[in-house]
Order: sequence, then C-alpha cells, then structure tokens
Amino acid sequence: MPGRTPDDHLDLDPDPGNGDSAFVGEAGIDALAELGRRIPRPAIRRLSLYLREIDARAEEAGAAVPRTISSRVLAKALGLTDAQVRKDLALLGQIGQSGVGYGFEELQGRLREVLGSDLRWTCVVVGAGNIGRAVVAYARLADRGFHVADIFDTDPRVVGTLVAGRLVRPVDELEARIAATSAELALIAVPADAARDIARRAVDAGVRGLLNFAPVHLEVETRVPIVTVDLTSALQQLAFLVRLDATGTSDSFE
Amino acid sequence: MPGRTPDDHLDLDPDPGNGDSAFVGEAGIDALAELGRRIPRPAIRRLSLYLREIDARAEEAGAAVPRTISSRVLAKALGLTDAQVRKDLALLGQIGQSGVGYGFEELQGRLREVLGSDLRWTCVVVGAGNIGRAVVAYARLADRGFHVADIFDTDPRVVGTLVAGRLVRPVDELEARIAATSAELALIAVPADAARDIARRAVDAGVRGLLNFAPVHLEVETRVPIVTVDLTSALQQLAFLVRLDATGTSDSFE
DNA sequence: CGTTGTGAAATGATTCACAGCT
DNA sequence: AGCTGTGAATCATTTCACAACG
Repeated sequence: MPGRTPDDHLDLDPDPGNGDSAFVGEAGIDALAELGRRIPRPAIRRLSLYLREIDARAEEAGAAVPRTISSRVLAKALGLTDAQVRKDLALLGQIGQSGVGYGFEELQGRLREVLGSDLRWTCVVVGAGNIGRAVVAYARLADRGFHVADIFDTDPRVVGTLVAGRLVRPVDELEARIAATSAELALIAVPADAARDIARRAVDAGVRGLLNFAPVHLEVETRVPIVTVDLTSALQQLAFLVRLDATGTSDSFE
Repeated sequence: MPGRTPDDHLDLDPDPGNGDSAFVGEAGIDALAELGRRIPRPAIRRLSLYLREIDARAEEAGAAVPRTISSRVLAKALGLTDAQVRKDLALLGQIGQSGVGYGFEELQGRLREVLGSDLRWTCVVVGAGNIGRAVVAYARLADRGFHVADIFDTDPRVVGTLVAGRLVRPVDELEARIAATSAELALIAVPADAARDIARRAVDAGVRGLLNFAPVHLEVETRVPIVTVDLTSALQQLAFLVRLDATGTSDSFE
C-alpha cells in the first residue's frame, strides 16, 4: 500500500487529497519535488550509484537482463549494507516486492526518472584547458543525457580551434550562447581566480546549476545548486587516509 | 556483512586513553601520533579546504600575510559556520588563541603537516586518456607535494608518446615502475571495465592508496584507502538538485 | 527459505551557548 | 570588545531487528 507515514520517511503524497500517484512508479515531477525534500543528501549520491550499477549490469547482460535484483546484491556490489539500500530505494516509493526483490527494469526506470537521466540536459563548458577538454571529450556524458552545447575560453590561441569536434568560442559570448541554447548547467573549468566571475555570469545568464572544478568555494547571489569537484582536495584526503593507515573506500566530492 | 564495516569513518584509535590533549605539538613533531583521535570523515574534507583557503590568502597577500585568522573569517570564505571551523581545528590540538584567533602561519603549517602536504607523494597515473592527461598536466599538484612519476597506457598508439613532457609507458611495466619509484599512490584513469584489475595490480605492487576516476566501486583484497571521483555521478547529483530547485552548495566525490 | 519495508535504537555530525582568555 | 574550545543539545543518518510477504 502506498502508505503515508506519520513521521518522516517515505514517499509522495504530503497532503490528503490528490492521489496522482495511482499509477505504479510513474510519479510526476511535482511528486519528485516533494519527495526530494525528504531525501537525505547522502542518499542522493547513492541513488546515482545504484543506477550506475544497474546500467552496467544491463549492458553486460545484453538481452538477458535479470528479472529482479535484490538489495543484498546491490549492496555487495557497491560496498554498502543491504539495509542501507532498502532504505534508499524505499524513498522512491513502494517499488520492491517482499521475498522477490526489485523489478530490474522497473527500478532502472524509476532511478532514471528520479535522477533526471531521461531528460536532456544542456551544458556549457567554460575553460578549454585540460579539464575542460577532458569533460567535452567524455562520451559517456551524452549517454546519461548531458549534452555539451558550447565550450568557451579566453585564450585567443585556443579560441577558434576545435576540441572534440567543437568550436571553442570566446568567453564574451557566454551569455548570448547560454540564452540561445537554453543551457541549464555550466561546467566551470577555469582557473580559481576566474571561477567566481564566470559563475556569476553563467547564473545571471540563466543557468540553473554549476559543476565547479576550480579549487574555490563558489557563491552566487541568485542561489543555484553548486557541486564542486576538487582534484587536489581529493588527493589530500587520500593522502591523509594513507598516513592514518585507514582502510576503506570513500566517495569524494570537493 | 560479517567482519567488515562498509566503512565511512576512520576509527583508528591507537591510544584509548586520551587525557585532554595536554600535549601540543607546536613543533614539527609527529603530527598524527598526537592526533590519535577519531576524526569525522567530513572533517577531513574540510581540513583540506582550510588549507586551500589559507594558501590562497597567503599567495594573494604576498609578504604581508596577516598575523592571525579567525574561525569566523574562514567560515565565511568557505560557506561554513564558525563553530564548525573551531570544532575541526580543535582536532589538530590546542592551536588557537582565545580572543585572538589562529596564528596564520602556524595554522598553515599545522594543516600542511596533518594533510601531508609537506611530504613528497609519488604517484603513478594509469590511463593516458583525457582524464589521465589532464591530471598529469595539472601543475598545481606538484605544488601540493603530489609528484607524478609515471604514466601508463595500453594503447600502442599512445605508448611511447609524450604527455606533458612525460613518456607514456606500457601498462605491463606498472609493477616494475611502482617498485622502482616507490610510488605510494595510483591514480586510476582507465575505463570502468579495466579499473578493478589495475587497482588490484597497483596495490599488489605496493601502492598504498588509490584515486579512482572510473565509474565503478573498487575493492581490493589488501585494503587501502580509495577515493573515487566520478564525473557522471557528480553531474547526476547536480541535475537532481536542480530539479528540486534546491539551493545550496555541495561538495562531491564519487 | 529469501526478501522488502520500517519502526526503533544506535551512531554520527553539527549547532548552540557560554566559560574563560586576550 | 572579539575570540577559542567544548560540553550539551539538536539534528541527521545508519544500523538493527523483525513482521509480513512470496
């Protein structure tokens, strides 16, 4: 039953009334918005790992995808506990079946839905240095719905050249291109001292989220989600763990 | 899941009896010995941010570095609370001064000590694709003590070429070169299906920590710290947050 | 059997609030 | 005044344990 829980946890349907979730697993976006408010941050990261694992298994299995997959199997593959997996997946609504597991393709579909992998995200990449080029050339992204519309740089020696088949544009055109392409995400791969300015400009031009590779804390007046990936910080954390002789896996951002 | 925890926290706790850190290693004594306490995982990440911020300020200030810096100032720069900063820095021992703040250079030195930035870390990079090349070319790493000794690839068209002035070696030489250079860290930038094998080989050859860019969960028999940076996962998390209209900053790994 | 979903307990992390120092 | 360090309180997340189900 699509039980509403008195306390916290679990799924759609905050208020009495609208039972728009009568259909299995095909919850709408508004339901997602409500749902999201109750999803712990760490769980968001893991949801993306579940989808990654399931997609990998689907690809490997070819036509012979399993009918179901259990929390135990997912947990072992990702180094988590089965209880953790169940708690996370329960956030998506009643989707598993007692004694059986989770319907493989149903779970895959639901995760895609929730994570927005079934949508097309238009991105701009700012900075055509090593990181920017690596991102643009990363084919995997397009498979996941992330589409690079444009790449920008300031260096006149780089502007006008091709990177992964794409013309590098001068960064002056940033605002105009964001508007023209309706880009939702900006991937910032410029040096630290330029990142804040680019972030502000991108957000002012209408971008709704930032992925930041520069080693600075970004803050913009019109607040949008910002995820930072800092290579140096990741290495320092690793080095720290090595010195402590800690064993274990860590997933790291910034 | 008998025996092993899906570890998220370090609880290396060599010295059970901690009688109020009376000992303050202000000199360059063994930093971590005194630090025999449980450090929250999130705090490790933040410590590296503190050092990043302080280094940035030192560089900007040139010769005129401030004498002290307060938790409030650090907090505001990094989007944290001052209490959080104090709690974190208190982990390093009695290092601040009531009513004054933290000695700027003392804090800088202590953070470097604790994070191992004053050490020389020898790394190998496996995979000379876009990400591998970006890592090798990232000059900033050497400043932080991370030195790339070798870079490897399997592709015969890439082996023998130069990447950022370094000769790309065949991956068959991995073990021999790790031994020869005493490399402590391996940065894995190969496709997902090759990553597990490389991880195992690197660890067997003596590496003590892994930085993983491949979108897989790595596990090796001889357990060593592993930090994963997954670009796709980062983007998916960002996309999820955008759809929720969540505002806020997140630091992300894997 | 094996499996999910989930309250309840346990653990972990952050924030509060303030004593005490400069 | 401004500041740190820290116990206590709050908040968040994970793990436990088990009823219900196939």
